Amino acid sequence: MQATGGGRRVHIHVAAPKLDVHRVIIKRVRHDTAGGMYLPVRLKRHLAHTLEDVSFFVDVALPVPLDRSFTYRVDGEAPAIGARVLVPFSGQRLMGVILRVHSQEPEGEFEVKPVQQVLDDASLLPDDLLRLAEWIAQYYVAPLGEVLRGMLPLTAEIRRVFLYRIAEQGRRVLYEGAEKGSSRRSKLSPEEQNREYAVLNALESGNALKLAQLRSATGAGKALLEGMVRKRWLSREVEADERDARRTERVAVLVEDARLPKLNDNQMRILAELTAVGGRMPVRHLRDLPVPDSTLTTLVRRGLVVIEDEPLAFHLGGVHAEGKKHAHEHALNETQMEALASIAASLAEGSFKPHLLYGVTGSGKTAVYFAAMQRVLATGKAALLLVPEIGLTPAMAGQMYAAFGDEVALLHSQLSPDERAEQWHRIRRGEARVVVGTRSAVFAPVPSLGLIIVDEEHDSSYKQEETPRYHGRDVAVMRAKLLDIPVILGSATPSLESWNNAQTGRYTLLKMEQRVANRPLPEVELVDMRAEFQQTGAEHLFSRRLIEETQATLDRGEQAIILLNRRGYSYVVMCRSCGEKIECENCAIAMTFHKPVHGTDLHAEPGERLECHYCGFRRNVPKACPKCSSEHLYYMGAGSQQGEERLQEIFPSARIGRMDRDTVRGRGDVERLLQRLHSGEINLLVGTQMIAKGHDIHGVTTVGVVGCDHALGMPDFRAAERVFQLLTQVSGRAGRGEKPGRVLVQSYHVDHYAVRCAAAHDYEGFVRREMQFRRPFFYPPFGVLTNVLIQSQDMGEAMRWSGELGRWFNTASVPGVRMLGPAAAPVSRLKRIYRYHLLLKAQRRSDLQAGLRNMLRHAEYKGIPRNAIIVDVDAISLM
DNA sequence: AGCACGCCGACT
DNA sequence: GTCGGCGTGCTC
Repeated sequence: MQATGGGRRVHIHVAAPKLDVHRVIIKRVRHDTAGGMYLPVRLKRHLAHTLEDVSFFVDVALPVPLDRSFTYRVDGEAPAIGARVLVPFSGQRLMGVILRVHSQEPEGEFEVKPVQQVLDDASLLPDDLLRLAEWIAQYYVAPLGEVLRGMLPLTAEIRRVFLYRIAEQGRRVLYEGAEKGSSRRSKLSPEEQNREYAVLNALESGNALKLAQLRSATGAGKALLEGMVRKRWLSREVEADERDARRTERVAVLVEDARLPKLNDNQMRILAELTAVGGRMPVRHLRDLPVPDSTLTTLVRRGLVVIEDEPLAFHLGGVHAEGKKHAHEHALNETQMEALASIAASLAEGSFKPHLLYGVTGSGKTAVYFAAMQRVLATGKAALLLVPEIGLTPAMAGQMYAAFGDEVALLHSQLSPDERAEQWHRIRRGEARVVVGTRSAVFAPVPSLGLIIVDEEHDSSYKQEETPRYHGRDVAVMRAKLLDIPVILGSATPSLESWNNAQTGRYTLLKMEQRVANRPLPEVELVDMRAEFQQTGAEHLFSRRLIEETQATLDRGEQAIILLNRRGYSYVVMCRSCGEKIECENCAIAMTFHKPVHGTDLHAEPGERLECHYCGFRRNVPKACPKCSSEHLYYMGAGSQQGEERLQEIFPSARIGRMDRDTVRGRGDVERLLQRLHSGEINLLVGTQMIAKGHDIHGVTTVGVVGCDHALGMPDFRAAERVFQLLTQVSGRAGRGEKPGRVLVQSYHVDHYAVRCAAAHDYEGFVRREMQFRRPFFYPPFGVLTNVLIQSQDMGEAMRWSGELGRWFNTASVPGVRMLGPAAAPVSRLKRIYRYHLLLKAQRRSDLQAGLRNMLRHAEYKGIPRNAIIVDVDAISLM
């Protein structure tokens, strides 16, 4: 031990943190030997280390739901804060991010484990993103490690390998079993038992084998091997390793001066193909030739062709550079120019300044974004554009690509892990100065970011519904603040929160109240369905007015869109005898009836079924009521599928398309459907709210809205706002071309202000009314709100825990916080879990945060498990 | 979250 | 004596 201190000069290459090398080494060695459980070999290795190298401690944030970091040791050079590491953790290997490098021996009796691998030489995260992560963790009460995991979409770069080794028990079984010569009693099939023996045999030498090796050698799957681990026949280790996520492609290359032997037709064809394209071609393309795969192998064997691995060229998955060319600045109208001028002024200032761009549908917000982004690029900086869902608005991505070409990087949920990693690195290297993406793209590591734009800022898809439950728009504003750059929030129906910020002067309000080219906003006609029922004496899905207008539209050769904001055929199946609604087995949710599909669908679907839209559970359609066995089941409430069927009956010659989650699933489905509408192949489109997204189809002159006001009855203070937004957005699809548009809204609540104001295109009128409703209850924007969900598989437990927390709020002093509840959540059971909730409101965010943290402390004291409590700060969905 | 560990009832 | 199902408590 003396030797460890011994007179060696150690060079330290880091300025900070200051460290006492001597102390670190001595302490560590003492610590190790005192434990007495280390093999001499290990101790020797330690001592060798200490003579050679310096050690550091690093505090690492790990993707586990624990509100703390863990300390590891790094031998050798000091790693950078913000670098990723691979570390052992509770029998696993995890990727974490270094938060702190220091020399301070951690307190407490535990072994400080060494970092397995430092993955990055320097911080992978720019400073602003590290600070942003800390802000999110604090603001949304989420563990920092989980926030960071969401920021670094680089799972593709880590490969986890499972290694299995034979254990003593396994040996015993192997030898005894061999003596007995037959299988032991077991629930496993004889075949599986044989596999188990094959695995034991394969591992007999004592070497560890990988899962993949065992699988190919014995046919054993992971479940079987895990079962053997349980029985202690095997032991398992997990290894994690860096993996190169750069995708490569096999390319066939013609060998230049190869002498040509006799060749058959197939071989000639391949060589001809290769010659024609200059001697190189991806193997995948050669596969398209009508030639057996083996021909290529033969050519390779005969030395005429070689196969090389080539990095795959960057490509934008499923998005084409089509779409109209972006508007140039000089094509902007006066209002657009005014908005741009205001943005440009703050760009020139180069400081944090949020703008709320309130522009009615069709006012040309996108053109303003483009112009602003061009200005930013011209100054050498980069721009980030957030959109709700790229898949639903393919035109936006296409236009971006057309305008900015290779400078664009797209980030969205449909990228594969490899593609995601590829885009991420491109952005970080500064190769893509225009980043377009959905929610999590707010974390794109863009160097010298100069502007952030949040399109459709009111859209609820910006809110992440799992930990960390951040709001992309609010994070964008915070990031802009940390970077001291301008941010634009754009919408035709701004959220009340953003509107309020504009009214109080925190945001600069930019208004665009005219459509481009002075096109009028569509005229909206309300159809009172109560009167319709009285006059016709029956309940019809489509009113006479809507049928009449749609017919006229189709007759004129124009197009119509009909919103029916529920998917499936009928959304309730009810028993006439006992009144029972058929619920999902796992959720307190009525199941939706889906019919088998014909005709226009892009995807084939299975036959008739009931489906739960919350957990995806499916079942056959029962013949009789599961409760009372009555056969009088009836189907209520029409969804988009039924809408399509009815419309086809009413307009037999119409070319109908349907857009909902059943017809658009994969990449490019929306684009194909919209293309058919563009080309006129479809002249009547029915669908759920995804048809209301910013599509720009010039032939659409009529929009019908069917049954979207049932949402007004939802137990949610934002119900009116949602209905207003949806009505306004879908109305905005009408009359975007030369011809004016009209909208028919069928409603049972024609007097409701959300419906009336939407019909009158009166956003500000709606806001005034809605504010009046929210102010006395301290709902946002007059207060801040957090939803606390308490859940358990056991209903009594969920009730008790929520009651306990509710009581605590009532008795403890929680200054400035009001509580509603506890009560069963609107969806009281989801995926077999019972859910209760408390709604917390406060006028000051600091009060709410303090209250929440105290509540969590109390919960811990009362033994309520942390994972039973979901804290949803600024909750959007209260379901 | 995931994993180890330990207790217990079932099964041969 | 296994086997395997589940509750508990910990993870540097």
